[in-house]
Amino acid sequence: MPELPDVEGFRGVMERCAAGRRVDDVEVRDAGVLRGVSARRLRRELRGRRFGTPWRHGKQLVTPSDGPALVWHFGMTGELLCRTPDAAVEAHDRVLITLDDGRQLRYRDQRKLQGVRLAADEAAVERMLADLGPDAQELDRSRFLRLMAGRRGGIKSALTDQSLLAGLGNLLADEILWRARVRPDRPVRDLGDDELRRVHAAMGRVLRSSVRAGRVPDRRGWLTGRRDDAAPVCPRCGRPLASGRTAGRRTVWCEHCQS
DNA sequence: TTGGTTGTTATTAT
DNA sequence: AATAATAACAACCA
Repeated sequence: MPELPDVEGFRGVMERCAAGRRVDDVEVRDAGVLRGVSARRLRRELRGRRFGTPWRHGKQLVTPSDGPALVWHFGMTGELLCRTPDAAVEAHDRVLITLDDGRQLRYRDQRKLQGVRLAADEAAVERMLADLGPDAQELDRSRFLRLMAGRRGGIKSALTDQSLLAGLGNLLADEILWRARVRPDRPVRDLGDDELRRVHAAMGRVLRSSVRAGRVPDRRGWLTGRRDDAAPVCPRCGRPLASGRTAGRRTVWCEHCQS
């Protein structure tokens, strides 16, 4: 689930639920989601701390406090919820953070591919994010074009390379390229200025709509709404969609609309 | 049982 | 040095 728009939604959850609140308790129900920190230390370092304003970079969510910061990554199945403590705890609720107003932040994650890290200070946060490119939502056109200049390899792998630009995942990349009418396997160096501009414009529009929805919408007018159909067809031209594999990920595109 | 899944990372190959 | 391909991670579903 979590690409940039989903994480942006979790930032909103964090902001509404936890910003300005003090941590009363931390319960780790499955330490498999802790990265580089023990359950004991997480609890010890966090209790009594007050959360500040959360921010996001790419698919990473940073939750500062008046002590250490939490750095969340949601993998493919993570999510953040705000509940009252009497709400039933579900099987995949891995970490429960009880706040001083009685509400509870819950990190739920079926597959535990990523999780939460503890950063002692701002410098530690910066080190954790050091390998990421600029956030996709903040990229203006000229910077985007500069990033792509000289890039070898295909456009889809460029878009999903977090060290080049951060936040786009498999669904977003396919959606953006379908919208821009550019085939995912096109080498970046073969793309004309007009095509790169279309990709950038599509990225902006797709991100805006997706952030508003809190996810990549699976509306029928979107590629994402069709890709899991038994016999997927292009929402634009009605022809069957092509499907293949890029960088180990499933890739869906329209042979007719994308060139 | 097999294959597939919106995440990253390590390893090997090109 | 960059990129690409692959498996691994973990849990579940069809």
